Formats: sequence, structure tokens, C-alpha cells
Amino acid sequence: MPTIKLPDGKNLSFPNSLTGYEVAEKISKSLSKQALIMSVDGEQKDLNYKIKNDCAVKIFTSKDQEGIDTIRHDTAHITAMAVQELFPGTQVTIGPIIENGFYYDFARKEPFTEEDLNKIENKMKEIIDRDLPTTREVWSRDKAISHFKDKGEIYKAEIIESIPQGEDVSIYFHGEWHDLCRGPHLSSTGKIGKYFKLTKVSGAYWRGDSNNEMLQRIYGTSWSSQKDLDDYLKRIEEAEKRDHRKLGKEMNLFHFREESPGSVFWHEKGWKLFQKLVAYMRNRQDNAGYKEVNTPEILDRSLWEKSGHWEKYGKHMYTSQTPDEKIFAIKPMNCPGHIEVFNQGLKSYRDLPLRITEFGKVHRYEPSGALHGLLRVRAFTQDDAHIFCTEDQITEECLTVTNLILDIYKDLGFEKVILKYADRPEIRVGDDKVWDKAESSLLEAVKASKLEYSINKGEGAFYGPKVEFVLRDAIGRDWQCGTLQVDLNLPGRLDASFVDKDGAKKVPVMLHRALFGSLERFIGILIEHYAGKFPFWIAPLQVIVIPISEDFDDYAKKVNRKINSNGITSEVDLKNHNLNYKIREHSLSKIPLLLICGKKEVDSNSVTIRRLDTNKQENMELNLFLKTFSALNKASSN
RNA sequence: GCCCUUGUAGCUCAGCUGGUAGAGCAAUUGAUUUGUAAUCAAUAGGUCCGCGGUUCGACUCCGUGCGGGGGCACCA
Repeated sequence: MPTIKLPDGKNLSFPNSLTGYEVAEKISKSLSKQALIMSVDGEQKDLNYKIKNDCAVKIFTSKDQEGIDTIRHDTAHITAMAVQELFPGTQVTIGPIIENGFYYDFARKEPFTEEDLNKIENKMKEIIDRDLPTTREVWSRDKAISHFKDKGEIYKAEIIESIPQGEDVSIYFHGEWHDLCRGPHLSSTGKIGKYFKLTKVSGAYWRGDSNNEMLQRIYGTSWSSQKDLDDYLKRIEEAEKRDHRKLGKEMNLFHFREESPGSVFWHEKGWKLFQKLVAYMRNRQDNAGYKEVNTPEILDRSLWEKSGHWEKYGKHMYTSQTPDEKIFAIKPMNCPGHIEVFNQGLKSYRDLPLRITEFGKVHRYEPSGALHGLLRVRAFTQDDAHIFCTEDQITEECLTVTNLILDIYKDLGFEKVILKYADRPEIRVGDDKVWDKAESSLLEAVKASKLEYSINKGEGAFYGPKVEFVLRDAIGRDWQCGTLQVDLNLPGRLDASFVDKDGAKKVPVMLHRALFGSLERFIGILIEHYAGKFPFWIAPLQVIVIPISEDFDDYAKKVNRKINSNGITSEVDLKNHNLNYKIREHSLSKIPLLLICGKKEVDSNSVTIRRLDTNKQENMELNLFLKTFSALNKASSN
């Protein structure tokens, strides 16, 4: 006589035990049609699980995340089943759901090809048409191990071996085909629907460990309707259109080449963009009390040995040998250099907090497979700073940095920022009491920022806790940019000290912070965020002046000169093309403003403005134009 | 670094099973002088990523190196 409590608070009593499907039927016919899985007292179950006792039940449909997740999970199973039908001898391993889809890892000698994906998809549709019922069996761990070993599924057997002795495992059958699985699953393969697509195939290490053999991973996406699938594929397409590597080439901003993989060749326009961001940041930092310095790119090996980098990060460092046989390292970080600057002259507590900043170009030898356009490079420029302060000043400094960061992101069009706070790792240096202090000071600053934050336990740096600033772009993707770290280690290692009020020498705390992080990476993100359509003040080429015909070339040249001398970057297009052609060309290259000059404009000493992505025409007196737009340039760099 | 994949004109790409390369756009020149998203025509452009091999002959097949792309691992 189970009494079932529903999410809306209603209780239903039944004379006999019954399945989730029967419960759904009792609630409504339409629900029973849409029902995919359920939860019983918060635990997810198959719909044909028999409910015997009183409990709380919630039925999930494709409108619930739990429902869509199950569809993806089932699609992963069917992928594995299809692969094994098509390619006998292929071993299955794991096939979890991920954001927007799933993947399944297989062990097979021959690589899967793109055509194989089509074949697999067709086979999957066939399996779904067979509408095979799902059944669940519970086996003993040992039976499962020997069963999968006999089948030649050594990876599956290995997974089960890692389950504790004596525990039972559940096996799900879709017809004959079966897999170890926790479940739950849809009641038959027909329930999956055909709104899925296998998207790519790649390599992946067994158990995520690069010491292990490499498996083949098939990625797929799966949804509950054709529309959702189409929308998803469209979103992917949109993201591809914004790819900064594609736009960087089209807009002539930068390029890469074989001679220096992972290092940017900035072209005139890209470098202009870069310099505009540097100028902006320099201005903001000057106003925030930072002192800009510049330190050597090449420093003797002994310094890196002392700082600990040589031992711990040597694999990522470029080194150079000079004719006198000395070994120098090309800096991968600016901190040791900044400590050297701090160490010049005696520092008093009155000098603190001392904020040393540098647009420092660093080199890190990244694994070749990690390189990715501007987003992951081997040579990049940090808007780096190190704040030397006392323990008591940590919280306030952290809060000031956080506010500065948010303000700057806002200026650049990023409204939504979240924080990731990481505390002490297992392997660390320093006294636990000092860690307590550092962590609480930083966490206090995080809370005071009132931003959404997550805690990454044990993910801090070995020298102190850290916060990472993650911003969300125009199409909802998250990018980690800025970082703020409390360092209780390096200053001591490199003999930094200050004289405190009581006359005693003390070691300062050092805060590492970068706001853009890497200028190169930030520009990549900026390009994708704006899809190349930069706001006027950062656009590397802001204006093109277009004469209607040759008769107005002189006027257009004059306008162009005036604009340039007012600090606006502009070019005049005197090519022998008609107006339509030029408007099309410059619109496609994403120039914010086009100024059209013809008889009307000459007569009234004005320009006609066409803004990017509009077809409105605005006539403006030339002097007013200069005033308005040079003010716009200055407004955002105060 | 590992797996898969890929490298042809400035750009985007075509080139079937081996017989030394083509298109569109861009560029140049000429005509046209244009009022808000492609005017017409002509001309010029290539060590087919590098190195080796097979072959009478290689852009094409094989090996190898380098680079790009998708992932995995890495990201101090």
C-alpha cells in the first residue's frame, strides 16, 4: 500500500506496488507519454522500477535537465552499441554526458574516420527504430568481472575491479547488448528520439592519464527535439564565425608562422589595438597608484634557482647560452624582477603598499598541442603587477584590485564576472597560521565584492591562495582572464624586507595580480566577444573617408587629415570604385564609421556618417564631428 | 608531448585511379565618375610546406621533418 508524495504536495495511495510509468499514468495521460525517468526519495530511477513503499516521487520529462541528461546518456549507450555492431572487436570503456552532449571512449586499433561517424549514426537510428526494451539486472561484482573478461572487454573489467569487493553492480540491457551502468535509462531505445549528431572523433587517454594508452573518443550531441538540435548546431556555427584566428586574418590584425610557433606577428592594425589597450590600462593604473617599471627579459640562471622556478618550472622555460658559456633564462614571469626592484634601497612600512607594475613580455615553452591562436601562445605580454604590503593590508588591497578589475572589464563590454577562489593545496610552503590569515583576508575581499564565486578546494598556488576572474562573453562563453594571488613565499626567498614601526625588519606580503592576464589572449577574447566589431574607442581603424567621385578627392583628403590630427585613426579611400562597392568593402572589414563626401558636404563643410550595421545617414558639420568623436576617444581612457 | 586530420596564387578553394596546375575574390592597367552593401574589360600571380624514396615521369603514391586544425594531457 504505497503512498506517494508528489512534488506539488499531493499524496496518492495505491493498493499494490507499481512502476513509475504507472504513477505517471495516474497523474495524467500526457505526462505518461512524456515521462522519461523519475526520482524516488531524491534518487534517480528507471520508470519501470517497482515502488513498494511510501516515498516521494518526481517524474522527469525532456523539459527537465534530468530528462535531457538521460536522453544523452542513452544516446551514448546506443553509440557504443552501434560501434560494436559495425566494428566487432572494439572494446567499450566509458561514455559520460557532458555539456550539450556526451562522448564515448573506445579501444580499437584502426582509427574511426569521418565516414565511420555517418555509418554509426545510421546504425544508431536503426537501433532506435528497433525500439529495444531496456532491462536492468543486478550482478555480483565478481560475476561481472569474469563476464566482461570472457567477452574480451578488459577495460570494463578493470572498471569493475575498482569497485569495492562484495558490492553488486547493475547491468543494463538494450536487447542483447549490455553495459555496466548505474542508470537510470529510458524504458526503450525508441524513446531516445533521433535528434542527435556525432560531431567529432579524437584521441583521449585511458583514465585521463597521459602515461596510459590512447583511446578513441567519439563526441556527440543529443536533444529532445529537432529544433533544439538545430539551435545548438547554429550556435556552434555562430561561434565559428567569431573565431579570432579567422577574423584576425580577415581584418589584417596579426599572423602566425612556422619560424616561431605560438608567437604573434602583430600587423599595424592589430598592434594599434594592442597599444590602445596598453594606453588605457596604463592610464587606469597610474590613477590607481601603481608605479610602472621595466625589468630585463633575460636573467641569470642563479636568480631562477633561488626563486624556485628553475627546479619547479624549468621544463617550461626558454634558456640561452652566451659566448662566455653563461646560462640565462628568458623570463616566464615578472615577479623575481619586481622583487629585485623592491630590494633597491631600504623600504619602510611607510612605503607600503607599494604597487609595482610592468607590461612584461614573458616566454613560456607550452606543449605544442596546447597552442591555440592568441588564446594560448608561447610569448605574451602580461599587464602584471606585484603589490608589496603588510599582512594587515591584504584585504583592502585585494578589494581595491577586485574593484579595479570589474570597472575595467565593464569599460571593455564585459558586465558579467564570476570569481573562482582557490585555497591551500596539499603541497605548500609556509606556516598554517599565515595561511589562515592569507585565506581569510582574500576570502573576505571576495565576499565584499558581492560577486558570484565558487571555491576550488586545494587548487591554490603553492605559495598562497588565489582568485581567478572569469568573464562571460556576448555568446555566453566563460573566459578566465585576471588573477589575484597572495604570496607568502617568494619575498622571503628573494630577501625582500621592510622596516616596520617598531624598527624591526620584516618580510612583506606580495600580491600577484594581472587584470587582462595576457594582452594577447585578452585581445583574442575581445575579438570574439565583439565579433570583430569593436566599439569606436578601441577600433584600430576608426574611420574611412569616401569621396563620391574624383571631384571630391581633395575635400576627402582634407577631412581625413583633420580627423587624423584630432587623434582619430582614419584613412581616405581614393580607389576607382563606386560608392556601393566601397561601403560593402569597409562594412565587411568592420570599420565603425564611414564618412561620405560629395557636393552636399563640400558646400556645407560637413560629412555624412554611416555607422557600421546601420543604413541610416547622418549629416554632421565637420567641426562638430571632430569634437564629438575625439571626445568619445578620450572618455574611455580616463 | 599523444591520437586523428590537414598544408595548392595575397585570400577562399577545385584538381578522378601518377603525364610538371585552375576558378572566384583581391592586385595591376584601362574605360567608367558613380549618393549608401559587389560597374565593365584586359593583364599579371605558383619551388603545389621542407627533405628523402618509388617511378620513364610525383601536386598526386610511400617515408620523414615542420606548421595548421579538432580533441586528450598540460596551463607555474
